[in-house]
Amino acid sequence: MLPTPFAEAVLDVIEAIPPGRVVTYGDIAEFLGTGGPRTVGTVLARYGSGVPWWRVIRADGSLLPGHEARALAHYRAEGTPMNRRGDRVDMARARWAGWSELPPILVQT
DNA sequence: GCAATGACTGGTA
DNA sequence: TTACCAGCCATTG
Repeated sequence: MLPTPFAEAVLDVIEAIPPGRVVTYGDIAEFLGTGGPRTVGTVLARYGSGVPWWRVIRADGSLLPGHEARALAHYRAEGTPMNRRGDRVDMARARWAGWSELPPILVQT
């Protein structure tokens, strides 16, 4: 089962995400210039097994439904910034947009 | 070719 | 803070 061109593009972007950083479904769709968040999510559901899927989360920082514990373990190992409760990613600091440019994300505690 | 589906998003209550 | 609603689009049946 070969991935569709769109799926292949999505997977390529995800594999480029550096450790300790995350992106949203919407960001990927915006970068590809086609499809939408729902479409990206569908691709991840079918082909995400081979990529760091835990670095792709929802716009509000929520972890993947049904895989929260597993994603949390990766975040802890990569040093991904989390909120105080530890159930969501700190989007203000962890969000990555390296494909466009590297915005000065000031890491302030 | 048409209709349904989904690891979403932003706005409103 | 959480809950619900309508729009979104490639993929699948």
